Amino acid sequence: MPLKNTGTEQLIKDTAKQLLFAEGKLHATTQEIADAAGVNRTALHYYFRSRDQLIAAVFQDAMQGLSQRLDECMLSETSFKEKTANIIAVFLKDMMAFPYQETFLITEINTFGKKLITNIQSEPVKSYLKEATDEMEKGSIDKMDPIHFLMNLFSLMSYPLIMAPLYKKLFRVSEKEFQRLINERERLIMNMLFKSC
Amino acid sequence: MPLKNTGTEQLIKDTAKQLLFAEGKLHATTQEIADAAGVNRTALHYYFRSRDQLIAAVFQDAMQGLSQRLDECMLSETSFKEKTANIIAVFLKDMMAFPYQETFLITEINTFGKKLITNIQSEPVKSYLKEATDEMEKGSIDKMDPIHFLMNLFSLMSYPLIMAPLYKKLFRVSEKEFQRLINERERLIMNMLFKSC
DNA sequence: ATTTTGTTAGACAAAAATGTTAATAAAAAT
DNA sequence: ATTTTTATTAACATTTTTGTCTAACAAAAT
Repeated sequence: MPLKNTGTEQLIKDTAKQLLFAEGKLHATTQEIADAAGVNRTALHYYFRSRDQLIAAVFQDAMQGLSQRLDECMLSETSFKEKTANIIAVFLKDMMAFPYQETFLITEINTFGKKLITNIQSEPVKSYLKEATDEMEKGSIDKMDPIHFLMNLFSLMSYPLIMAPLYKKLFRVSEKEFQRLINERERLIMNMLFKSC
Repeated sequence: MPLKNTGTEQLIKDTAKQLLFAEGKLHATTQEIADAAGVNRTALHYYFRSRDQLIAAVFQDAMQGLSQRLDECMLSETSFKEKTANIIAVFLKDMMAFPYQETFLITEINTFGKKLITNIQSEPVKSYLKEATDEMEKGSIDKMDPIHFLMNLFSLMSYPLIMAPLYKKLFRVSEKEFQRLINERERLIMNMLFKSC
């Protein structure tokens, strides 16, 4: 079974990911993707048959990678607080590289998201939520529906990065300055979540 | 100055707003919008010339309405804490009706957003931020860059609603149950922001 | 060497979406 | 009342985007 593997398939996926999730060109046409990758548009059909299937492949890859890294955090043998800190670090890093990834998920949930719904209510998340509840009992974090805790965590992490393209222009802060603000958030979020009264 | 004003123009805008920002059909074609409004597709060109201009009009209307209501909150003669509570109430209500509005702003920032950037760094926001700084001096809220305070506020409000379409499916919560969670957040967010240690 | 398999490219076809023009109907103005 | 303006529609044209088909090419296998 020969496989020449010229790397074109992966190149196309990487380029699409860059265009869609990093640069936010969510309506990128097959032509634009092909051009950016420096390949003929037909190659794209050869490997993925259709635009939709290419996009689906790109998205699936991205999600799988991220959720795997997050699962690792959640299952690691550390304290709840450390786990949370790790989750924040992993997630922020990913979001900084691909700020439009989540936005894409939301806008395309009707087209692509449906298939992805199954594999997200996973064991690691459940176990992490369980631990959160335990911590609430112990009093190290405020008592609330653990779903709120998760929502708060993801809100504080995601939203500023989702809005990054906008905020940079809005607040007239430079790329560097914005970077500094985001870096501060890692500590700030921990403070907000674990601040006990 | 004649103006028959059959209400068609407004009908088209309202319908487009519903489709785009409430139902999340961000790629709605002119045909789909026309059908949903029950008018001929040409009417849409008659009133707005092009699809882009229709969308721009819809978006501008929506943003202007919301930012006006928020400005009122920020300039009202009440305590900082009350102001914040009002902002949350106004914003949550709007977001619940049109959860895809912000998502649209982000994805289309390159196409439409550029014009809107000017009028957002407004006086009311500056004055609100100033008050936040004062509160930090007084010690009623934690000390931080006031931009962080604003980011936290909007994160905790927006994100769960942006993600609502996804979360409902993800956590397998009913519409009603999700509604309850969101209603709880109004109080919860205030607690997080104004919790002093 | 030639057959086979995998890969790339060009030309063409089809579909989907937008935009234009001209004709018709309805209302307001004179 | 008839003329003019505004609103709406139907038919047509254009553009954009996707998808297919076939041929050319390269590398490995026989």
